[in-house]
Amino acid sequence: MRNMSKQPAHRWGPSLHSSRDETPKTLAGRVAQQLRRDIIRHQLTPGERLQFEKLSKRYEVGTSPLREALFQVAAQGLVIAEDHKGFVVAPIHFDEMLDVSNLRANLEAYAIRGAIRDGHEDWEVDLLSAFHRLKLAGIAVSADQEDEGRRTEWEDRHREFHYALCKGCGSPWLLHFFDELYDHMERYRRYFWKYAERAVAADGEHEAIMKAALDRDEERAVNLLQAHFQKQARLTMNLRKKVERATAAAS
Amino acid sequence: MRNMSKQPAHRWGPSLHSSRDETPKTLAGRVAQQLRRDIIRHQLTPGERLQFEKLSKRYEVGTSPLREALFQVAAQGLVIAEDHKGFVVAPIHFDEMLDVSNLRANLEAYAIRGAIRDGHEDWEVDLLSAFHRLKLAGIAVSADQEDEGRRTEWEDRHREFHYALCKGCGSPWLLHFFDELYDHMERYRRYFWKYAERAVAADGEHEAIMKAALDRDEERAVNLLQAHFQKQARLTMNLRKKVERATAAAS
DNA sequence: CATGTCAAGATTTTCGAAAATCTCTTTCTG
DNA sequence: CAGAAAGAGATTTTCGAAAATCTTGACATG
Repeated sequence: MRNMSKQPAHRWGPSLHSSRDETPKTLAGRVAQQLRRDIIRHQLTPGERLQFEKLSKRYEVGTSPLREALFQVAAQGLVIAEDHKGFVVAPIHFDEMLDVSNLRANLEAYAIRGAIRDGHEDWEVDLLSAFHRLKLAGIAVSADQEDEGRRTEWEDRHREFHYALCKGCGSPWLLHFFDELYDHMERYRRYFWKYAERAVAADGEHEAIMKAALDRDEERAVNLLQAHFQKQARLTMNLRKKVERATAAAS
Repeated sequence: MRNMSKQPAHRWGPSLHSSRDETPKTLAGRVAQQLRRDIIRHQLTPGERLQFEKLSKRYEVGTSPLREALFQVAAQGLVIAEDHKGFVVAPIHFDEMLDVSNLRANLEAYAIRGAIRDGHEDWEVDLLSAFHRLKLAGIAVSADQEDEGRRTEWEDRHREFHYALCKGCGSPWLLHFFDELYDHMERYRRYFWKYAERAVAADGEHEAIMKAALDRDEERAVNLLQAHFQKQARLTMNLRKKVERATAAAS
């Protein structure tokens, strides 16, 4: 029930790593998942060195599967590999966050256009239910801003909503890029949890986008989507200044 | 001289794997490069099983660096990993080629817009010289259609031209995706070498795009670019029918 | 005092063999 | 004869130790 993704609509194209329910059958795969998760959730902090001995103990694997996992995650940019010097959790760069956000805006606009043209019944249904879940999660969060579990739940629902928007476009490559970018975006968003006093629950915007999409109104949907991204980016860049003042004051 | 890429304009963002001149200092990195190259050039054929014993001999490495290399290339989609069953060269799917082409059109349009807005002197100069090299390579190819070396040279110049177009946009993430997609596109293009009687040298189109970009005429540049992609896609889809007839007749 | 060299220790990378999993054939059963 | 079960062989995955590379700090040199 939790996994709406069914089987991949096509049997070609790049594979998505975010199907969190299907457990990999190899150690390397399992560790890659854990690494991604821990990095996105800041269990491993930006810039941190990833030494084999430590990670070996942490994940209870030998060096071979560990290295393989690190290379997988490095290909996605969440960790950085330097020959003969080891691996490092990708550092935080506010400019990069903006880059990721802009690119996401462009890619999701492309996707939503395709989905509005080609999306079938399944797409509509999944989108509707994804939004509903997102709304419920938003209500839960606003009831208790401090509950980390609820925020995490909201993050997952938020991702699935945007994914549901894009899914109808029928482009496996786009969905692949969506996946990679979203991981980074989520990491950045979580970075600000510490500083933001409130979660930015823009359910109104989400609903408007969804309705435009279901009305098959391409221009309206895209405009709303772009506005959504711009607003989020603006909000986050305000936080950025706040963070920079905070870290400057601390030193 | 050959490498125009200088240092990456930013020191954040995902790393590009196509800087072919800088030799990796580890075996795993070297083998990853070789694998990519061999797959793109069809030294390893689509769908082929990649067994460790064979590859170990071929590239003269042990299993550890080999696996690491395979995972790197798998993350890019050029090979496919299946747990406990091994690795396979990604099969050819014409629908995927179309997907890649459409996405490239969208991404490069996004990039060219950014480059026209933000591109500096370096961008203009690099673009100009990239085009000139492309033109020369095109002349060399048309002098001898069968010369594989010249075609390969043209492929490299073609990639560099499109890369030069995008480079000014200042988005490392976009350039990263460009890279990944271009590898796939090149593999598909080379797949048709066998069937196409002539290389499609659309230098006129390239020149027009470049001029529009240097004139900082966003709309004109994007329109020409989109037309360029559409034309190429159309040409290739015609070849597709031809290939499908040919392979159907063969069986 | 700045700078370069070298060795010891720490860390990463690679190898080769052991363990785990899959594949294919054979055999058994209904 | 169809289909399930079992075992041998092939292949992938994982481990642990050896080899290669990097880092640090002491020492020498200009």
